[in-house]
Parts: sequence; structure tokens; C-alpha cells
Amino acid sequence: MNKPHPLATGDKTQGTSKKTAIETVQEQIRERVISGALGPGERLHVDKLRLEFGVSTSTMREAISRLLIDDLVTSEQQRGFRVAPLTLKDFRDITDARKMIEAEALRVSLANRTEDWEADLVAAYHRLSRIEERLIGEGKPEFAPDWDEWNSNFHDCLVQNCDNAWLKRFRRTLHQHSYRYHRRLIDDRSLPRDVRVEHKAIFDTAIAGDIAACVAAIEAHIEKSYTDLTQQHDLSD
Amino acid sequence: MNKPHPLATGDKTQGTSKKTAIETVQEQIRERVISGALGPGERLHVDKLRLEFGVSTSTMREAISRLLIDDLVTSEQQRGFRVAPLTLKDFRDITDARKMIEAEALRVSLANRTEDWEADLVAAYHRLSRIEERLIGEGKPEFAPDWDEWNSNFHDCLVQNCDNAWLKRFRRTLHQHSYRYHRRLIDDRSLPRDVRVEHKAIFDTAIAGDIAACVAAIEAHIEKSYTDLTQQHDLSD
DNA sequence: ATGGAAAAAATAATCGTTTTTTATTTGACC
DNA sequence: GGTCAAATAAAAAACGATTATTTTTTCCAT
Repeated sequence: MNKPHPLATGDKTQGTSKKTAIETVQEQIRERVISGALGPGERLHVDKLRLEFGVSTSTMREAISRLLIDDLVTSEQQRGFRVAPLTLKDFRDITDARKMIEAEALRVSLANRTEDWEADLVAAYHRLSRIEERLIGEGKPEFAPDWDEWNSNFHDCLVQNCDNAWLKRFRRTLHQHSYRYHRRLIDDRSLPRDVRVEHKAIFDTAIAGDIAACVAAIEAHIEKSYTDLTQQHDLSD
Repeated sequence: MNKPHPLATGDKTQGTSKKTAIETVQEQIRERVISGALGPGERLHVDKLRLEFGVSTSTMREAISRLLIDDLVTSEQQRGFRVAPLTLKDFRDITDARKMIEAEALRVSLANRTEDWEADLVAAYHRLSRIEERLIGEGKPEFAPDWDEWNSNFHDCLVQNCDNAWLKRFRRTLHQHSYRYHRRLIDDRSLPRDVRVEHKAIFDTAIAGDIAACVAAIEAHIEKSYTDLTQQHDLSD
């Protein structure tokens, strides 16, 4: 594995897989929801959006419908779709669920370690820490164009050997939602957190094969992310 | 509090249920997938189905699309929809994930116990055990029209006080899939299992407030369900 | 003014058809 | 007889229009 999925935002002409219109639209709406361009609780006007994207009603509806899959959008009968709301309680619940599921996925993954995986992990960690070192001077290691991507990649790599598809699926969903909170809550008032030490702890214990310590490090990492982000913020608007 | 509305599939608006065509079709397809009327791996022909249900293409597509939510259906670009396959490995994974998630939901729920909940649980257990006693003579306590319903109800009741919506959602998804395996694997060769003692253990420990014992009982219950069903069967066809 | 029924506007749901893509068959050529 | 490619058939995806429902506005009676 080399590069973690370059977010193909291109025309359909180039590229190996010609995406279907539904998939293309689905991805773009997802991006808007996660980035906050479509705010929590906001209504999804099928007709407006369909004109904007230049697709038909049914294509638009099906694209939106598929976002119900990961709960990024909700639907209420006869009154359309709505972006899932953001609440502190929900973020708390996500954090708890993540701690449990990510921990278990990690346990399984570490138990199934292979040489290839170890090499992948070393590479992933290397890239991530390079970026973090570069960014640390700017005081915002957690907010950069490709940090997200490589941070995700590192964490994905950790659980890569977990062969339980359900755990991985739940983990992915939760991570996605978590990231939406992240995007929403991080701002100039946020304390710049140095995640390097946390990532190092996770990496070292993983390589050392100390499952218990690695699980503890991940759980602390997830919890700390919640605490830091919710410290001086609220979600009342 | 009287009847905890059996088989309420997460619907928030009971009563004035003027269901939309999409929802109606969605539920019927779901039922067919779970019951096995639509077999694992089978293709979902939009045109055939739409004629059968008397709806349009887009309605049918959207209904099927929404089953992607709980992974009962898969979609492959440009080649339509397909019923999710059934494999032994998948059942094993579901069982593992269920044990973890159900256990955690139970822990939270028991920690949040209320008097109302206790009354509900007593009632739910009572109804279930009555049915089981009636059925035990027939040698197949696990296979009866309303046993499923009240068994579900009992288990739902146990985790009712868990206020983590994510855990409950994951639990519901897994339970649904687990039930599909159940429907598929149970047959005349299955040993008639006496689940009464297991349910009694769960109930007693729950009422007694012995969280650790109750969690252990649930985990054993889930595991036993897997073991019994997979004993003399295979999923090769 | 004000509450509420009736009319109008907006938006969601559904429809049946057309276009695009994939699967299958046919038939010339080696 | 076997291979490959064009022709055909089948099915999926996308379309834009129609119908049903909900929300907003209007306007009359209290």
C-alpha cells in the first residue's frame, strides 16, 4: 500500500472506474455534510440540489437516500431529507462507541500481525510524523490539508488485519461522524494539541506487540480528542 | 405501560402511519431477504420487482437502495443489486460483534435502571416464558410464529435504558442479520434447544442487578445460539 | 386586530420513458 | 472446430414530467 485514496474529484472521462452519476453526487453531498457546507439539521432540497448538480429528481433522491446508510442524513416521511444534527451528547456517545469498537478491532488486528503489515505501518507512521513535524511549528498540527488523510491512513493501517468486516464497518461509520465533529469544533480558540506523542505511543506499542498497552493508548487518544475539542465550545447553534 | 409494541422497527411516528410507497416496498423486500424468500446472493431485478409491486422504477430503486443501510443488499455499479450473501465466517463475525456490543449496551442499560423498566422487563419475561412453556412440548421452542417477536421484545427491553443511540443501532443491525442466519439454518435436524434456562439466567441476574453475571449470561446465550445452529449445517449452497 | 378556513405556492413522492451500459448471440475468418 | 468481433438483447441508470402532500398566504368573519 502506498497512497491512501486521493479523493478523486475529477471528471468521469479519466480514471479507471467510471462512476455512476448517483455515486458521484452521493460523494459530493457527503463531503458537504462532513465539511459543514451543509449544516447540521439543514434541509436537503432535492429540487435545488438536482439543478445544481445537473441531474434528475430520481438520481438526486437516490444519491441522498444512500447517505442514510451512514446516518449522515435523516429522512422524515413526506417532508424530505435533513442533514443529521450535531449534539454534544451524540459526540459523547460516538466517542464511547469508538473507544470500544476501535479497541476491539485493534486487538484482533494486532493478534493477526504479519510482516507486510508491519512494513505498512512503519511507512504510514513515518509519513504521518513527517507531516506533523512540519506542521508543529505553525501551532496547528491537527488542521492541515493532508494531515487528515495521512492520519486516517495511519489509523486504518492499525486495524487493517482485523478480519471482522462488521467491526471495520462500524468503526468507519463512527470515524466519519467523529471527523464531522472535529471539523465543526476545531477553530482558532482550540488549543493546539501535540498529537505526536500520542501517535508515537500507539506506534511503539503496536510494533512492540504490546496489545494491552496499544489498546490503552488508542482509547486515551480517542478520549483526549473528545475532551480537547469540547473544552471551550458548545453546539447550541 | 402496556404493550411495548412488538416489532417496532425504529419507527418514530406510530399511529398516523400513512406510509410512503417507498417505505412499504422497502419493508416487504426486507422481509423477503430475512425470511429467505429472496435467497443470499440472488439478484434483485428492479423491473421484475417493480411490476410485481406495482410501482415505478425510481420508487423501486429507492426502496432497494435503502436496504443498503443495513447491508441486507449490496450494490455493484452498473450491475444492479444483490441480496447479501450468507457465509459461516460472516455469521461468526456477527456473533463476535454482537457479543461485544450487546454486552456493552446491557452494561449501560443496567446501570441506568428505573422502576418502570423493571416492570417492563418482568412483563416481557413473563410473556416470553409463557410462550416457551407452551412450545416446549412440541420440541421446537425456537420456531414459532410469535416466539420471535416476544423473544426480540425481551432482548430489546433489556437494553432499553442504554441511551447510546449508536450502540443500539449497531445492535439492531446485527440482530437482524443474526436472525437471517437463524431462519436459514434452523430446520428439522436442529436439536431443539431449551432456551428457557438461558433466559431465566439473564432475567434473574438483570433483576438482581448483577451486571457482570448478566453480561456473562447474554454472551453465553449469543455464543450458544451460534454453536447450536452451525453444529450440523453448512452454508455451501 | 385576530383566529381560522380557503386558496395558492412550495416541496415531496411517484410515475413511465429514454439513454447508456453490460451480457449474449451470431457469423465471418483462421 | 475455435476465436474474435460486430449485432442483438437485456438490464441498469438517468431523465423530466405528473401527482400528492405540506406549508404559506390570503381574506373574511368574529
